[in-house]
Amino acid sequence: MGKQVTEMLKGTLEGIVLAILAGRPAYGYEITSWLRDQGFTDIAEGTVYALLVRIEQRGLVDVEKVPSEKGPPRKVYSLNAQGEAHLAEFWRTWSFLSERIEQLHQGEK
Amino acid sequence: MGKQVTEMLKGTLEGIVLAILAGRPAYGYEITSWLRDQGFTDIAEGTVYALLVRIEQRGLVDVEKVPSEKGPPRKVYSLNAQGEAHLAEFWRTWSFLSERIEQLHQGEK
DNA sequence: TCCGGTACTCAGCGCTACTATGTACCAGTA
DNA sequence: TACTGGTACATAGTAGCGCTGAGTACCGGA
Repeated sequence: MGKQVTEMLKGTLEGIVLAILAGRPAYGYEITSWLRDQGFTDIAEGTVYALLVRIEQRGLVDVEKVPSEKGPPRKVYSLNAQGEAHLAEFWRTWSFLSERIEQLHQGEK
Repeated sequence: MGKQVTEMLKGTLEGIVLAILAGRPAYGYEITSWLRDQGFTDIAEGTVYALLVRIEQRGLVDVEKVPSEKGPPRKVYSLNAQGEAHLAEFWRTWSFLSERIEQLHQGEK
């Protein structure tokens, strides 16, 4: 895709990842692959890892190292209580924004 | 609101402003006021003006100076053909992103 | 005269995603 | 053995965008 998505992902990618982790624990490589399957073809690997480091430092997730059969050990992230609160806040913000944008979209027709 | 909105506006604010201009020509101060009425209470004035300069330099809008009874002359922006194309692209990007996020939101319940 | 509303501008900062590169482990294969 | 490719993580540097804070300027009313 293009630069437009890149800018739009700022602020939303974190929410997306938290939402994924709300469903089940996951590790970086897995998340990146999943995102690419979903159509986010040009999400950079580094972006996801950097984001995971960030949310870990903010205490939104718990981390566990799990050995892999196919490579280096995985860092499996799971959402904790603080992360869930942050995610809830994300959904409020998202709803606020998307409602207004959707209104503009409708208004044009 | 908070920092979350700030980050989320990156990439979307431009589309929002283009969508406003698609409805009717407008000037910076007017756009800022309108956004604040809509609940974007902490949109900085400087942000809107900077954005307008940017989209003008990219040739997405036409500009006309119109005298005001109440202060300095207004710079009235109107969307041109290139701007409309860009806005259409914005809506495609937005739909892509919001569909995926909405799916995540549903999946959680 | 001073205040407040209107209207625009700009330098500097912080945050987030991308680029590019590197490390490391393992399986299959030539 | 050497090489390739998939798995898995990390990080220094860059760019873009919104915010902060400050400034300029015009006007009407108290």
